[in-house]
Amino acid sequence: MSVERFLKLAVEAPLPMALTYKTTENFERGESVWVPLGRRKAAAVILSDAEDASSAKFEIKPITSRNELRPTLPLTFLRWLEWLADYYVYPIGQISALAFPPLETKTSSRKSKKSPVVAEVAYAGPPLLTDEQRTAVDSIARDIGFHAHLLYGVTGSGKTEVYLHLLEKVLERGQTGLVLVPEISLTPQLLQRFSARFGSQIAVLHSHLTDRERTSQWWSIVDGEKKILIGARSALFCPIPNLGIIVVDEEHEPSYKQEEKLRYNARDAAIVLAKMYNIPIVLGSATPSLETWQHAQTGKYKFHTLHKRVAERPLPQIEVVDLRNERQLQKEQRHRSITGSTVLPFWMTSRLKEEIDKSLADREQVALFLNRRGIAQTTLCPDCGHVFRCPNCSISLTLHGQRNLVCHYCDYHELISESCPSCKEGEPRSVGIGTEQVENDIHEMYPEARLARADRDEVHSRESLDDLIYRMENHEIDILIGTQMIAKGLDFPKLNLVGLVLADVGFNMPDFRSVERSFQLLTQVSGRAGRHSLIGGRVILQTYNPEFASINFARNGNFAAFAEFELNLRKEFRYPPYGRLAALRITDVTSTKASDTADKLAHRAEVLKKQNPHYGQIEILGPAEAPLAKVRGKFRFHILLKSGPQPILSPFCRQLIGDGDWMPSSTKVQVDIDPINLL
DNA sequence: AGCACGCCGACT
DNA sequence: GTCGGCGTGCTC
Repeated sequence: MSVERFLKLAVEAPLPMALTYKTTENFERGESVWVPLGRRKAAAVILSDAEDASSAKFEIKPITSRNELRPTLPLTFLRWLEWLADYYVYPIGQISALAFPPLETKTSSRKSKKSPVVAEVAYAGPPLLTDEQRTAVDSIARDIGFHAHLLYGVTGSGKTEVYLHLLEKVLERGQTGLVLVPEISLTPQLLQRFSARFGSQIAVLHSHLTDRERTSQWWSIVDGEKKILIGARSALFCPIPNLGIIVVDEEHEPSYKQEEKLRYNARDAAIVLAKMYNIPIVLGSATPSLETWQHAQTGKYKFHTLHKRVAERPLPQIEVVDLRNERQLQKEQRHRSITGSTVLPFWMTSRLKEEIDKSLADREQVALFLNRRGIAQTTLCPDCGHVFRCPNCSISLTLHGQRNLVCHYCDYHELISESCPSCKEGEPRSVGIGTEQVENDIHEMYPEARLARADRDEVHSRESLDDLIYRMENHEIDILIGTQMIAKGLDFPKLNLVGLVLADVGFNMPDFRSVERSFQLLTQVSGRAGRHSLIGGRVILQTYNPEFASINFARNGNFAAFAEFELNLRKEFRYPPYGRLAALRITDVTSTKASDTADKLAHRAEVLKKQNPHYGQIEILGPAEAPLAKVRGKFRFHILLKSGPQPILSPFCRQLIGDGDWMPSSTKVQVDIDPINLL
């Protein structure tokens, strides 16, 4: 009865393809096993029967044993993993490993002394929905089965309440729910709202959990003990039984795209999973990605709008201050000013100062936003022009503190020298602006005010961010200075003034998405102001480019107009959503090896395109040196591929690279399908 | 990813 | 003389 058969397995190793093993036992698809690999044992998942017999060039080894500690993956989920491997051109074995918790053994449910991952909060009954929220809930809940919904709602319009009601309905049917949120938004504030409604039925997965916590949260969902999983992008890989709905909050967030290893977009992968499970998916945003917006316009996705902030709170007034005029004004003032009179820091306009004064006098809170860390971006010698650069990366060093020069791309740092290391004469000077400098200047201007800074230098753990949020909520902070860390989802009752110190940062990136990104950022930051104020918050937006499209559209809060403007440009250049992109990134410690491989790759692409009429309309752009030509000592070249709307770039890339025999083994080629970051 | 093999610098 | 540094290569 025990006939020998061959099976295709996803083996946990970076092998490009599935491997074939033999067995006499009756394994099922999705089951976990142990197999011999080289001279060690590796975990693997059964994918399918292998057609091929023992005619292979390898000796086919037998499966060692069943891995009893892992649950069998549902067939649909397994199909989804295979889709990921195929679409993102990534080894199936590496992907299947993501579907399991970090620890092999279930942690004992012994009470730990540490605080629970989700704090229990007293049940609060569901609040009444606004008419708009009610309409959205009813129309989304109407159809069971796959449907993608865009829930478009301005900041403060109550999207979360819609999610809560939808999840309630799913739970009533005996099903479970998955809520994806950007890592940064996974705050105690948010978890408490879910916990207040669903009590102990919530599990959470995010990158700041310990392996033990993560494993136990994972099992609580897989065992069916918990019914709702809230998590950052990787939570999508939890094989949740009986899933009834997926919510992707802030669907436009670039952090849904993983920028290493498996370069997947969790929002897109979630849509595919929902389709395979035949369940609804809700994408929520105040500033949807243009891809999603376009699908909602054409009717591919259902469109639901929340126009109004809850309780009719008005949207903030955005006032644009032209820094060019201000510079002129300051020059004149300085001219007139008599000794000792206070001169404003160069980045502070009199309008912004006026508003800060007013807020502090009214005992309100202020947030100052600047998307740059440190004191200054460039340090140079005024005599010979020598710029202090990172030896490992093609980037200038950022000044932190009094004399630390730090690279923002690797861990290189040095102390600033007294005299120029090049000409030995000049005294190094630093130019630019960052959050640290803003904090220093604000401290001088308002020595009494309680300040806090939120950027990667000050806030390095989940706890410190949570602590900062707590202090903001309790009004232990008067002025908060931060990078985009403070842009997302935060909600502080006494915060009525937001200052955008220099809105131009990031505008001139050589990237077709830079306008979209800056529009989103400006809108989000502005949305932090006046969420609980009856008269609405104030936003002072300082810029050298007041005529910029993204600034004008953000000022008027007109997303639809922005989208129309930007979509026209995208259409003209066949950028997403009108065409598809794939980026090939070639890196090597030796510059010539990287550039040679890039040239060969581009040549192979031309040949492949000519050979196969199916690939006829693919455009091959490059090869070119990447804008960041060197990072961590590796030289970077890239090739951009553009196609029409059909998903043909994945097979094209796979064929292009082939077995990789034609390039030096030290050279790495990364495939990035639907890239977000083109640098 | 592991885990081996392999070929050059400074140690008991 | 070896111990071990991590470049390179292989795994059904």
